[in-house]
Order: sequence, then structure tokens, then C-alpha cells
Amino acid sequence: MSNLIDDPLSDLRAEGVRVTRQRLAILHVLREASDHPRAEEILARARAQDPSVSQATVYRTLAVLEKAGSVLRNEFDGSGARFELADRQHHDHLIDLDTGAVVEFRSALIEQLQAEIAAELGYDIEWHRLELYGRKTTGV
Amino acid sequence: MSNLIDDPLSDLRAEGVRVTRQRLAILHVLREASDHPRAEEILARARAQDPSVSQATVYRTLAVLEKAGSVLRNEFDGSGARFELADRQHHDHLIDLDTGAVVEFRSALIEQLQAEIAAELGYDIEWHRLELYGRKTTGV
DNA sequence: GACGATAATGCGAATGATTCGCATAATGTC
DNA sequence: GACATTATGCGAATCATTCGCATTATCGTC
Repeated sequence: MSNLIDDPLSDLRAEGVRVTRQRLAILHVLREASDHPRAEEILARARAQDPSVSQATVYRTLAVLEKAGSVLRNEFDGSGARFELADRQHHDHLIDLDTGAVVEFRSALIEQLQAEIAAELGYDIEWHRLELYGRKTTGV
Repeated sequence: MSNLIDDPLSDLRAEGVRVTRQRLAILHVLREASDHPRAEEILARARAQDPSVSQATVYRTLAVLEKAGSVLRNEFDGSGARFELADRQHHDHLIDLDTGAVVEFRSALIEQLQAEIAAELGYDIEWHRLELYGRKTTGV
């Protein structure tokens, strides 16, 4: 289902970044993940494919990919970052306070308003973080 | 300038929360702070008023006040929470990537859009976090 | 104004997530 | 295939935060 050669890493080869077995495993995990796993969970899943992957390598690889813009780091709750591949369109997150589930959404209008507000304050937005925390609507 | 009896703590007395010297010192620090200090900075400032304040007490007091809704915890960058008194109107933050300065702003329209988006997804928003990260506009 | 039940404190140790140092292993280049 | 150099695994180190516990202080009551 997935290509043998993984793009983000291959792209980085020219910059001296090496494509290793463990990095491919970690990238594979991120590709397959529909949730937003933590480092510990990424480690566990990566080890299923390649038991040699270590915790330090997970963190180092995530750092490399994040710096390259291929991975996004989220700090939803206070207990550990959650990661996702930055391969799709930009989006924000709605976190279910009961289940911890993460729903992605996008609003061009909100983003436009953000830019306007920043401009009024004399700033150019580099990036932003919008997180909604809520619970499933009850009743109706 | 500030009252002798501090409100948030006094309000909590009925619930078994005690008003102590160190808690008053910490609250005083938050009152005087126009920035969004970290726990360590709050400790340093509180000690200027009462040297007996310990690190553990700062964290415990912030937790008490946060639970009571009198203090807001922010996780702007990855390195430690930054606190502020929740005595004014709700607002969001614009963080200056160059200086770390925090500008507060508010947009009723954005909040309305957030509620609408959440409703479409079948959620009621409990709270939210909107942070813009940018740099001062150059030129003009 | 002292008494006592109980909450809060300071200290230092423990925790949890993340990062580092270093010797060894692997990658990509020539 | 040999080499320079980047990555790895391991365990130790960090950083912010929390805990355990013996001691101290608050506050409602007499």
C-alpha cells in the first residue's frame, strides 16, 4: 500500500539526512496513524515493524521531521506531545474531553479573521494554534 | 493600591481553603504581573515579598487557584506553563516570536464561528485555546 | 485568647517526558 | 568496497512538576 521509498526522508537526503530502517518504520507509523499518537505510542508501533527502534531515536526522528516541516507537534493536554504527519491541508483540532478523541476541522473564515486581527496589532502571523475542547452534544 | 483582603482566596475560605501568607504573596505577584510569568518567575517574585515561599507551594497554590477558576494556565511554548489571573474578560493570545512578548486580543466573531463549527461537528465547546504566533510587521 | 481538627508548608525525593553523551553501527559517496 | 560522517541504542542527565511526610499554621469554637 505504501511506497518503498518514503518521500520526506528522501527529500532530505541531499541535506545529509540519512534514510535508516528505524526512520522508515517511524514514518510508516505516522502514515498509518489516523489518531494523533504520543511518542511512546509511536515507539510501540514502530517496534512492531522494527524491534530495534529506541525511544531516543523516536524523539530524534520526530525532531528531524518536525524541523523539516513534515511532522506537526501538538500539545493538547499537559501530558506529552502528540504527533501527526503534515502531509495534508492545514487544519485545527477539536478535542473530545470525554474520550480524548481528536476531530480535525478547518475554517478559512477564522483564519482570515486571525490574519486581520494580527494585522491590526501590527503583526504577521507565522503560524497559529486553535484548539476547541468540548463534549458531544447531548439530547437534541 | 491593592486590598488587604484578597478576594479569590477569601471566597474559597468557605470551602475549607485557607488564606496563608504565602498564598497571599503569590496572589499579589499575579495581580502585579502584566506579563505571563512562569512558575519559577512567580516563585522568585513571591519570595521578594515572603522569602518562606517554596517551589512546591507555588505549584500547589496555582493548582488551587486554577481549579477555582481564578488563574489561567497557558502552554505557549514547550518550556513550562505561564500563568495569569483570570480576573478580566476572556481573551486569546498573540505571541511575538522574536521577543516572547504576549499580546492579548479578543474577537467575538471568531468565538461565534468556533461555536458554530463545534455545533456542526456535534460538540459543545467547554473551552478553547487560540494562539497566534507572529512577528512585528516590517516596512510600511 | 487558647484549643484542636485539619489544611498547608518546606524539604527533598520521585515522576514523566524529553534530551544528551558516548561508544558502536549503518548510510551514502567515491 | 573503503571512508567520512551521520544515526543508533543505551543509560544517565535534565526540566518542569508532583508527592510523601513530618512540622507548622489557620480558623471556627469555647
